[in-house]
Amino acid sequence: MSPETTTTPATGPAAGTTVAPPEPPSAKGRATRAAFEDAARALIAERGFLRTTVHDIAAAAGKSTAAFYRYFDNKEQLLAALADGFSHEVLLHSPDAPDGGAEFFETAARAYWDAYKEHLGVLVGVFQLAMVDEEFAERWRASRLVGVRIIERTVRQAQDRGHAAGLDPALAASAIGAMFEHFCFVWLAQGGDGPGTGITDDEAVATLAALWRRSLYGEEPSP
Amino acid sequence: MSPETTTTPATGPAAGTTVAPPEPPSAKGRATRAAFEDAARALIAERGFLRTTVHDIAAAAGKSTAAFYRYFDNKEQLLAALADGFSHEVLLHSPDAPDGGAEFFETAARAYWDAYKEHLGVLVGVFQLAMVDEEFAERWRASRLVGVRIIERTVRQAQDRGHAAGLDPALAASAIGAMFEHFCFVWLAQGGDGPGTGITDDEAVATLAALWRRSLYGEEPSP
Amino acid sequence: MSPETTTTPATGPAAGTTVAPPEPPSAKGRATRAAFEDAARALIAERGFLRTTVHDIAAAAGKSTAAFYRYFDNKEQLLAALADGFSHEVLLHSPDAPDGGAEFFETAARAYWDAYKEHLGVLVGVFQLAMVDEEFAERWRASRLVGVRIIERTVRQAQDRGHAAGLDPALAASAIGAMFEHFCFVWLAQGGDGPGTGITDDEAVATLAALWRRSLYGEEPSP
Amino acid sequence: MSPETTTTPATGPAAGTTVAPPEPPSAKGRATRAAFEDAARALIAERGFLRTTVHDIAAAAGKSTAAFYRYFDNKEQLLAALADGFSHEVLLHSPDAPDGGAEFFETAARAYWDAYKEHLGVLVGVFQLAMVDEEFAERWRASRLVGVRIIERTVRQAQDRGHAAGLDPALAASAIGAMFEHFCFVWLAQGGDGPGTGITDDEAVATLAALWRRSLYGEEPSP
DNA sequence: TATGAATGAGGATTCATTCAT
DNA sequence: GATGAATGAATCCTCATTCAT
Repeated sequence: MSPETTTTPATGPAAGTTVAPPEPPSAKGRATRAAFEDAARALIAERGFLRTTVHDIAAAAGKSTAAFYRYFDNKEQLLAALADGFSHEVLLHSPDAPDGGAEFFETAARAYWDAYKEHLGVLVGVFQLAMVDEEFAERWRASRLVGVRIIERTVRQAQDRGHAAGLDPALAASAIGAMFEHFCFVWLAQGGDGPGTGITDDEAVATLAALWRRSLYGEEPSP
Repeated sequence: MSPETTTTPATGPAAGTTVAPPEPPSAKGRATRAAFEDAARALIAERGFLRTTVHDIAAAAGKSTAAFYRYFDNKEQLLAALADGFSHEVLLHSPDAPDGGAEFFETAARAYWDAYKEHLGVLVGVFQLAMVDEEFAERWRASRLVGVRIIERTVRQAQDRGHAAGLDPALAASAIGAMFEHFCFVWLAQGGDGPGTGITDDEAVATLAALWRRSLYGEEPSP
Repeated sequence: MSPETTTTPATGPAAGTTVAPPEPPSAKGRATRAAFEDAARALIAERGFLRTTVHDIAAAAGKSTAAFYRYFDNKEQLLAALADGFSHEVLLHSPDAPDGGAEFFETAARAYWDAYKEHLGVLVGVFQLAMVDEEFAERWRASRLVGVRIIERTVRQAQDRGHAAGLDPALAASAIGAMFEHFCFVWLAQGGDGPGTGITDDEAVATLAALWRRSLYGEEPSP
Repeated sequence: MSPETTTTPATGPAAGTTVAPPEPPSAKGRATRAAFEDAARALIAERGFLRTTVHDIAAAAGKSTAAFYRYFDNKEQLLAALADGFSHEVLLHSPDAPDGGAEFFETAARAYWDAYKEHLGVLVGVFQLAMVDEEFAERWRASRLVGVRIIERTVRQAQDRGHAAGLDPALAASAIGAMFEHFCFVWLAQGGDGPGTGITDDEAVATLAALWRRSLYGEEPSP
C-alpha cells in the first residue's frame, strides 16, 4: 500500500466514534461474540440491516437478546464493529502500484468483487444505514473514498502517459468507483439485471476491468 | 426512440401494479393530494423513505393522518404513485436513436442527471424500499432495466462499427447503468465524494458522458 | 293479539329511547332513506352489524356517508329504526289464542321461522349489538320477552289441562324461546350444524313445533 | 363415554389450529401468563370480546401491552388458547353412556350449565368472535357439534326404545343443543329473561333436563 | 456469563362523525 | 338534499433496550 493510503486509518472510517465494549477476556465470551457476529453477517446479507432485528440475530446465534447487549452497545455498533477491519482489506489485496498493465485492472477488479462478495452483509448494512444515519453516511463515504483514491491514481497515470485527456481525475474516479460499487451491489445483493439468472465471477471481473481500462486507455490492448 | 421502446411506457415499470384511489374530483381534493405528494417528496429526499412517517408527511402537508388515507392506500402506494410516471420521463427526453455522436452521449447523460435531480426523493425512496420490500425490488429492477436496455443498444451499435470488441453487451450496459445510477445517487443524494462541496451539472454530465463514450469508442473524438 | 300483549308497545322495546330524525317530507328523501335501510339490511345480514361500516352502507346505497347522517343519528340508531316495527310482526301473524292443537304449534313455529328469515339482518344486528351495548341489550331482552310470554301461556294452558306438571312456566318458556331463537340463528345466520348443507323450511318448522309440543304434552298426538 | 367419543378430545375442536408461543419456562412467566388469562376472562365476560382491548387486558393484569405479545400472538390467539381445553371439560364430566334415566339428563344438564358458568368469558368471546371471524366461526361450530352429537345419541336411543318417533335425530339434537347454549347465554351472560333477578343453578338444570327428557320420552317418569 | 421478563415509545391504519359548500 | 373533505380518537402491534436473577 502506498504511503498516501497508509494515512487513511488515522482519519479513517469514523475513527473513535465507536466505543465498543472491550474484547471479552474469556474464551467463552469471545466465542459468543463471534456467534453474534456470524449470525448478524448472515442475516444482514439475507434480508438487509433494517429488517434484521436484534431478536433475530440473537435467536440465530442461539443466545438471548440480553446477551447481545453484553457485547455490543446497540444494533448500529454491531454493524460498526463488523465494518471496522473490512475497508482496508480490499486494498491490502490490491496491487501496490498501478502499472497500467491489463493485469492490473483485472487484479484490482477481482479483489474488489471478491471482497464485496465475501463481506456482502456488512457492505449492504453499512450502505443501508448510511441512507438513514449520518454517522454511517460518514463511514460509508470514507470507505468509498479509499477505493476512489486508488482509481484516481490510475486516471492520473493514464494522463501522464498521454491518455484520458480532458477527464477530471477526481470525478472520473468517483464515477468509476460508483460503477464498481453499484455493479457489485446489483449482481451480488439484488440478483442482477434482466432475466438472466446469474453471472460468473470471471464475467463480472472481466466486464468491470475492461470498462475501467477502456475508459482510460481506449481500445489499445495494453500500455 | 425506436418503435420497440416506444411501447415501453405503455407496459412500463410495474404497469397496473398500483390500484390507487381515483383522481379526486374536486379542486380542493387535488390540491390536498398534491400537498401530500409534495410533502412526501421533500421529506423522503431529506431523510429517506423509511424514516419518513405518515404522521410526518401529514403534518408537513398540514393535514391529519386520516386524510392521508383518503388519497393513498398506504405509505408504499404513495411512493408507487410518485414513482409511476418518472422512469418514462428520463427516456422520453433521451435522444431517439443512438447515433454514436458525441452529442448523443451528452444529451442522454444530461437527461438522466436532470431527471434524477428532479425526482430525487422518489428515486431514493424506491431504491431504499427495494432493499426491504420485494414488490419494490421488482419495480426498481424494472425501472433500471429501461435505462440498461438503452445503453445496451449503444454497445451493440459500437460493436457494429468495429469497436468495443470483446464486451458482453448486456453486462457492459449493466455496469454503465450502475455507474449512472450510483454516481447520481452519490452526488445528488449523499453529498458527493471527497471534501469538495459539490459539483456542477455540466461537470457531472461531462464526466458520465465521457466515460460512457470512451469505454465504447476509446479516445476517438467521434465516430 | 291479546289484550296482554297490546300493552307491550308502551313499555316496549326501548320506548322513547330513540329520537330519530323525522320522516323526510319529500318523496326523494323517503327514497334515500329507504335505500339506506335496504342496503343496511343486506349488509348486516351478510357480514354482521359490527363489521358493517357506515361507509359500506352508504356506498351500497349509492350515497355519501354524510348523507347517512341526514337520516340517522348514528349507526346504532339506524339499527334501532330497523328493529322498530319488527318485533310485533312475528306475533301479529301468530294465532291469537293458543288452542293447544298440533296446528297451533306448527303455525306459530312457522311464523317465527319466516319472520327470522325475513328479518335476518336486523335480528342478527340487534343480537350482536346487545352483547356490546346496554341499550340494545335492553331492546333485545324486550324483544325476546314478547315471544317468551306467548310460549309461557302455552305452558300454563298445558298445565291447566293436566300436563307438564312440575315445569316452571316462566323458565320453561324461556328455554323454549331460547331454542327457537338460537336454532334459527344457527341455521339461518350461521349455516347450520354439521356437514349437511342446509335445511328446508318445513324440516325446521316441524322440528321446532314437535319439540315444543312434545315437551309440554309428551307423545300424545293432540290434546 | 364410548370409544367413539373418547377420541374426540384428541382431534378435538380445532386441534392444532393454535400455534401458540410455548409454555413459559419460568414460574414468573407462567404467573404473568395466567394473569393475562385471568384478566381476559374477566373482562370478556364483563364487556364482551370485541370491546375488550389488549390495552385493557394488560392494564388489568398490571402489565404492559408489549408484555402481552410475549405470551400471545394476538388477541384472537389468546381467546383460542382459553377456548382450547374447554369443550372437553363439558363432556368429560358428562355421563359416559346415556342410559335414558332421569338422572342422566340431570347430570348432563348440570355439567353443561356448570361448565358454561365457569367459562363464561371464553364462551361469550368465542361466540362473539364467531360472528365476525370465519376461523372462530369454524371453531365455534366444532365446539357446538360435540354437544349436539351427544344429544343426538340420546334421541336415537329414545327412538330405539319406541319413543320420539318422527323426529329427525340430527335436527332435534341441533334444536335441543341450541336450547342449552342459548338458555345458558341468556341467563348467565345476559341477566336472564323477565324482571326476575336471577335463577338458581338447580332451577336452571331442572328446567333444561326436564325439557330435554320430556321432548324425547314425553311425560313418562323414566324409561 | 447468561437469560427470561418487561417496557416505553412509537408507527400504521381504521372508522364514526362533522362541516363547508 | 347531497357531497367531498377532513379529523380525533382509538387499536393493534413491533422493537430496541433494560433489569433482576
